[in-house]
Order: sequence, then C-alpha cells, then structure tokens
Amino acid sequence: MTVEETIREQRRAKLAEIAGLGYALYPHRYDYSHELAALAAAYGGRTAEELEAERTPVRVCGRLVALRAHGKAGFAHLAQQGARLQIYVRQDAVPARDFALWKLLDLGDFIGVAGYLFRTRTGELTVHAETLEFLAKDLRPLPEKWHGLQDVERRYRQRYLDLLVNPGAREVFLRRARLIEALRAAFLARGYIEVETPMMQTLAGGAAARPFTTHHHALDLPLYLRIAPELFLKRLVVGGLERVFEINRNFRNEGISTQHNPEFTMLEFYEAYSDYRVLMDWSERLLAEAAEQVTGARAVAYGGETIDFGRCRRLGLRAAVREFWPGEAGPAPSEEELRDPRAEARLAARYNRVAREAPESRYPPVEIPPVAEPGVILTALFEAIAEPELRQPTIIHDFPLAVSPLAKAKPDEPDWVERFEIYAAGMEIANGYSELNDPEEQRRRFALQLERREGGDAEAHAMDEDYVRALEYGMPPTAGEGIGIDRLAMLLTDSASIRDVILFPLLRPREADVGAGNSEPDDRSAPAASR
RNA sequence: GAGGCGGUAGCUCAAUCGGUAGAGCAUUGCCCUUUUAAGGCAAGGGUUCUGGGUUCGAGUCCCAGCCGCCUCACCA
Repeated sequence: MTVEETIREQRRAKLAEIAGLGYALYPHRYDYSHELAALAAAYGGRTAEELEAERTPVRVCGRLVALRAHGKAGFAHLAQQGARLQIYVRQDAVPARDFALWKLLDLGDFIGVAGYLFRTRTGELTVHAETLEFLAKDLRPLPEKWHGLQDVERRYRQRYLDLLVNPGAREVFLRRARLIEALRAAFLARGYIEVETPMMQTLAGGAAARPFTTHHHALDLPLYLRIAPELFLKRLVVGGLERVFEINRNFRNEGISTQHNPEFTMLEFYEAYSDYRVLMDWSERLLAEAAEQVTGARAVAYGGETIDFGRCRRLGLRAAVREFWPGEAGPAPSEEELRDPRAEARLAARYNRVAREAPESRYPPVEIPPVAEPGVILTALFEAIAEPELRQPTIIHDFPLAVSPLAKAKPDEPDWVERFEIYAAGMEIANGYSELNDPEEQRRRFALQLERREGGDAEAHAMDEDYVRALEYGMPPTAGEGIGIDRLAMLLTDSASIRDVILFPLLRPREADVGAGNSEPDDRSAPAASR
C-alpha cells in the first residue's frame, strides 16, 4: 500500500470513529456568525483587554490548514475564502465529545467552531473554542505546507490543489475576475449592452483560423465551435443593438504555447457611428483604467519589465517596420519603398538573408509566396521584425486590406484598411477596425477568401451569405474590436504562460485521469447537460 | 509537427566517477494546556515515469515509449 492509500484508510477509520461519537459525517450546513475575513476586519483592532472584557461570542467555520496539538490543548488555523483565523481548543473548555473529535481531526478537514474571541500571548486574534462541529473530511493528504504544490503539471491538472495551497494562484484568478468585472463595468457605463451569440455555428467566420468540428445528433447537423463572434455581433448592430459587447470563449484548432490555448476568452465589442480612431482612444483609456483597478497602478511589473498602460504609443505598421528593421540587413527601407507592393518580395529577401544567419533565431525568416496580394509580405515582415520588440503598450495602425477581409478601406489608400492592433510585452492583445459595411464590397472580399480557400488555405474565410444579406439591410458606420482577456490577464498578473491564467488549461489526458476534470470523455457529458 | 530539458516516498528536494536510494514536512505511537515552519522520543513508508538493453552491479549510461516544460512552426 502506498503512503497515500495508507493515509486514506486511516482517515476513513477516523471518519468511522467520528460517526461513533455521534457526529453527522456530511452535515448540510453550518450557521456561522462571521466569515473569517469579516471577523478579522471587525475585531482585528481590539486589544487583548477589550476582547477579554467583551467576550464576543462567534461561530466560524473553514478548512483546517494548520494543526498544532499540545496534548490536552492545541491550536489550529481555519481557512475560508482566502482568509485564515486561529482557533484554540483546550480539554477543559469543550465537551468531552468535542475534544475526542479534536483528536481525530486531520489537516484538510472542515469544522465549525463556536467560542469567544481573545488574543494569545503572541497577540494573535483567536477563537477560544467552546464547541466544535464536524463538517467534512479530507481523505487525502494535502501538498506540503510551506513549499506548496510546485509540480507545474499537477498545478494545471488538479487546479483545486494549486488554489488550496498556493496563495499566488488564488491571487491570479481573483485578479482575472476583477479584470473582467472592471471591463464589464466600463462597457455598461458607456451604454453598451452585453449579449451572447452562438458558440456553435454552421459556418465558422470572423477570423482566420482552423475551427473545431462537432455534430448535432437530432438535426444531424455538422457544426463548428466558433472562432470569433464577430459576424453575429455585427448582425446585432444591423438589428439596432448599436453598442454590444460579449465576453466569452473562442475556439481555435491550432497549436498550444505559452500564449495560445485552444479555448480562450475574448472581449469583443461594436459601436455604431464610430470608427477605428474612436476605438483607439477608448482602448487606451480602457486598458489604463483596467490596469489600475486590477493592480492598483497603471504601470505593472511583467517578467522583470515595467509595462506602463498609462502611456500608449501609436505607430503605423510601415513605420514600425522601418523603426525595427535589423541593421544587419542594410539600411531600413524608405517610406516610398514600403508603399510599393512590388518592392515587398525584394525587401523580404534582403531581410531573410540576415534572418537565416542571425544567432538563436532572433529574426525568423518570412515566407515569400511567388504571388502575393499587396501588403501580405509586408505584414509578415512586421510580425517578424517589430512584434517582439513592442514591449510597451503600442497601437500599430493601418493594415493591408489583403489581411483584413472584414475591415473598411482607407479613403485615400484602397489597398489599406482602417485597422489597428495593440501590443504589449511583445504580444498582440487587441485588434480593432472600422467595419466594412458595404455589402457588395464584402461579397467581393469573401470571394477573394474563397479563392484562397480553394487554393488550400484552411484558414481562409468562408462565404457567409446571411452576413452579406444582413449588411444589405444596412449597417451604420461601425467600429469593432476584440481584446484577448487571457493575455491581458497574463500582463496584469505577471504570468509567463497563458496556462497560469486559465483555470483548467487543455492538457493531454493521462490514463489515470480519464473521466476526471477537463479530460471527461464525451459520453459522460450527457447527464450533466440535462441538469 | 521539430529540437532541447525534465519525471526519485503523499509533498518539497538530495544521492559525488556506475557501487547498500536519503532528508525535511506529512503519516503512526508515546509525551506535551498560549502554539504558529510548535517541540521531544520512536517507528513505518520506494515499480527512482514505463518497457527494453549495456554492465559483476543502473536513479545514474544507451534505445524506444508516455507525460510535462521551454524554444521554434501555426496562431490571437
């Protein structure tokens, strides 16, 4: 028998003994007078003398997270909602039955304690127990008490343990919750309404990505998990919901990395009668305020850097290529060169010669297709050269039309669109544009995508006839944007991996864990769905 | 998908050049009525990720596999 099995047997035996004392093993409730945090807030300032004079009666409950028995007495700490409180149990102050229970308690068990407040010799606010209730048993040993749970894999697979023993993990997810709360409040204050659009779609549109496929039995209908809510949200703008936002999951059937999880949370929003300039201004304020509300400051520490959301630089895409052009690849291209679509392949070739020689792949080579629409190669150059260098919050604006099938063209430059992306710490965290609302033009753009799709590009957009029809009913000038919540959460929690800000990131299931947690097989999901 | 690194007791970690797998916490027993990493005495606990191979001898070296992490590719 392993140590763990031994402990489980021992604790089951203790559970039987607890039953023998007459306690319910899984009672239904405990009526407490204070949550632990509230109790500390209310009485944390009282002196020992005041507490002694008041003898304030309290009823508290929580999980035992520290246990120091001293024979005929003992101390323990209860934990509840992240707060801790010490209790003091002595044989001559509690009923004999409760003291027998005390002797049978293990770390991890849940109990309720009624007693009065006092301060110990060392000054700690403590409940002097007068009665104990048994609430629930922990049959398995908790991870070690001061190193916590270090194994990264187990932290992800058994997040409950991570949350239980690593205070930092709890803080990350509290911050994530505060971030979403702050963003939601900001949109509601701006007159937006929150909506939910289909996660299962018959056609996965709104982004360039490979979708997951699924199937509806009753309708015998193949379905895709959405890669973006964009086309549905804009249908709502057509329908007169002129300021809408959605915070929800997108699913993209692509690689996993420190910045990519197959399901991720996106805040996407659209407002009528605005353009991308309005959204650039608004996004800047939104990010600064969110950073401040979540972390207390606009400048946040991230991986040894300080990312200051209080200042957001703006840079054209072409200007960014010029600014970060590697010196080894010769002089940076001129503005005119960058405006010339025919020069793109030549510039990329010049860059690639350096990229291939650069140490440690600092500069990844870019692909140069034999025929490319204007701006495609330039965008690839931008991503290779500039993106990793954009450490401070930066708005990159104006993108090639060829990589933006849903964005409105710039009036003075038909091959370019009114689009921007926001970068911080080398990551793309937002993408917005003036929405294309000309149905004929949209149909042409879809047709171009269709050609690419037929040419083997699995990520090219499909034709969405209903979306074009919606546009034909008329969509006001509109601007829209998506903000990657997970990546923003990474920045605001100083997390190096997206998995650290997603409670249950996707991992390959292990045989021992099949049927548990997020690796649950399909056939077991049916009863849950019918609840 | 490719490359690099890792997997030792329930947890956190050791183990020299290939030579008897250890420690702390946790667990069990005894003592202990103001401790807080409580303390003292004693005890139990190992498929060294899995399967092969080399060797007198493998946690250590070699091969294959599994899982994870990092980098790259794809992407947001």
